[in-house]
Amino acid sequence: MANTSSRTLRLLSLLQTHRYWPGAELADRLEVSVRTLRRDVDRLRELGYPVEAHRGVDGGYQLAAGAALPPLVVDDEEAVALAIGLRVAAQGAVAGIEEASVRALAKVVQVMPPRLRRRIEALRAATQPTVWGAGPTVDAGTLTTVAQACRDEERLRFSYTARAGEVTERHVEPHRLVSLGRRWYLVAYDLARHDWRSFRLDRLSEPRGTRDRFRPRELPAEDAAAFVRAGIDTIVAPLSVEVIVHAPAETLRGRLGAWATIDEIDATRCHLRMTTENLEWPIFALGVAGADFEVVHPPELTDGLREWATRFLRSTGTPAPTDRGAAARP
Amino acid sequence: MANTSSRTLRLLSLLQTHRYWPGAELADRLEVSVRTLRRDVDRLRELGYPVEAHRGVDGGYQLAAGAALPPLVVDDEEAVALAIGLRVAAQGAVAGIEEASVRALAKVVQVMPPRLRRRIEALRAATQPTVWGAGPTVDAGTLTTVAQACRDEERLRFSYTARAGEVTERHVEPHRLVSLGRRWYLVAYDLARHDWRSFRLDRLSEPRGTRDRFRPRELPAEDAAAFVRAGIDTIVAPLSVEVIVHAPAETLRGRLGAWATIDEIDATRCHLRMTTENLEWPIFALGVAGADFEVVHPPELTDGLREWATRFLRSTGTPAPTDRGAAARP
DNA sequence: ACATTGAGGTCAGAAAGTGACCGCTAGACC
DNA sequence: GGTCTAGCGGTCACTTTCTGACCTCAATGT
Repeated sequence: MANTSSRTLRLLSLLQTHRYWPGAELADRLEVSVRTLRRDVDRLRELGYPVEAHRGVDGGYQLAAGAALPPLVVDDEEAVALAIGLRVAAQGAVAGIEEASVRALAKVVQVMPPRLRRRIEALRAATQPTVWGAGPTVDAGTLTTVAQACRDEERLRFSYTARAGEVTERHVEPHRLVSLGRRWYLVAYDLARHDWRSFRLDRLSEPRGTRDRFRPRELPAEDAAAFVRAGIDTIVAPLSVEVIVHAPAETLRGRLGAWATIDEIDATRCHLRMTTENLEWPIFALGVAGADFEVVHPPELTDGLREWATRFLRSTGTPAPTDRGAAARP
Repeated sequence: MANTSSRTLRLLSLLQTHRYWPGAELADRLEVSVRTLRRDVDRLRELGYPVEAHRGVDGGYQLAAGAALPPLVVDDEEAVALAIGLRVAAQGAVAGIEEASVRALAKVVQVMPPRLRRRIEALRAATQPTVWGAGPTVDAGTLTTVAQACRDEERLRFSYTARAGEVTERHVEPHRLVSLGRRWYLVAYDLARHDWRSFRLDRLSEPRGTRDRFRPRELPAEDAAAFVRAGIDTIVAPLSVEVIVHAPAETLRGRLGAWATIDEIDATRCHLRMTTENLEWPIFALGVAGADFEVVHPPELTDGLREWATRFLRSTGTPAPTDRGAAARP
């Protein structure tokens, strides 16, 4: 443990956990002379990780932002936080970074000690609140297993529930994971059917990596996303919602945050605009808004609101009004 | 760039990005002989990062899960995903890991090249959907700045809006960040007032780290969390909600996921239980549930439901029923 | 002006790292 | 069972780097 590379790593980790370090203390911790420490610092700088130094009384070293990201040295808790955060991101909480999230997640999970995996598993119950309306969520374990198989060029077995409902056992050469509109797809070469297929990850269960590697084939399509897009019949059309809310824009922003686009009309009214794939979120937003409003668009939203309202009133014991009033609506 | 430690790091990064590597290819990439590669692998193993090897045809090396987490080598996109995931986690998406998330976030952000920070900033708009009902969210930038100042023992200036509304300028020695019930607090020694204070992070703006370090003082409390708890007058009492839903448990689970506790009563009814801090989430859940239900507990939920329902109906043009029906409720 | 702390040169001895060679062993495939 | 492949690990000689000690210089803050 006394060799140079390990010490360099340790130095990197020390610099990451605590910004300022007096040279003497670092030298002490690494059990080398100050001269050697300076040389170690130089080495890090040569590797592209800029270490800033301050001279004079209370001087010291600190790791600065550089051109490249240094290897991150994280402790157990941070690793768990990392994995959970990535998992949320991969579930589609933020558009556009799903693929990178899964890659990073696979990377972290692969090298993570079992005890940490157990901790993550224990926290799974809490992490579930990814209420994407009625959208089926993909199990994070499935996601990482499949992602690893793709990356490692390792054949994969799983059972797949087709749209019609029949369950089949598959053996494939995984090619790429694609995230399209809140859904994950696996593009893979099906070894039994001798052809390329795309699989919806929420219909896929018990993926098992066979320890069996393969040479990647060439996909007969521009890229994996294009292949998936070509195979999908129903694309979830995003709904655009527009409502006039009878509340000051400022109040509404305070309640909803940056969750919807809010434009002022006058001192007491504003426009609320959202784009989603289901109606539950806009309804929720209008509930949270806590003010009266008029739906501009789309009519389905009105229907949804009426449906919720009647059910809610039924539960309170208030008799729901007849539908005649609604029919009178222009 | 030809020295040993840099090569060891590169080897680690190669092993992290791609699970199986034939020894010859690794040796080739690192521009050393196979013998030296073996020695490098040995070195990694000595450092506690277990590298598994497979012999025979198609053999190779792979990084396995060990006792300690190796330094993570991530690329740009993964770093962005990481930061965004951590940011979501820090905002309180998952209970119990907020502090670790912030620590990790501070760590990543500190060494992150500016171009990546800009990319994260660009994605900020998308990451906002942290709809914590009416709970004010903390700006992630504020969070990391303050976290760094705590970690680095660096004095901090910021402006603070007190409960009453007046804005004051503060100069403090930050001690610790505490996350309590969806809120972030900074425990710090106020240099102007010569005493310890706790600050709500959502009331704090424009934090600026002075490049001015200090020796940490001792906090006159058991720990920072206890100090904050002692200073809070209103603790948000968690509400426990119980509803009987007229739908099979299985159906409900499919719609709500693991978001609430669902226990079967009989084939057509089930118990739905949730614990939250505000009523908006249970109402939303009941809306998404899409079935009739009866509120068991608490009465406020019924009030909330009636309030939403009447507003919703008003918007559809359906006249809201009078409140007499509700008064007839037992 | 002075103490403090980092920067960096030089030197000599110690400690590694390196490639070339060797025979060995565990799998995979015929 | 034989054979091929690819990792394992020992030894040796040579080279390179590393290290601590010593030195002077350069910022920085009091």
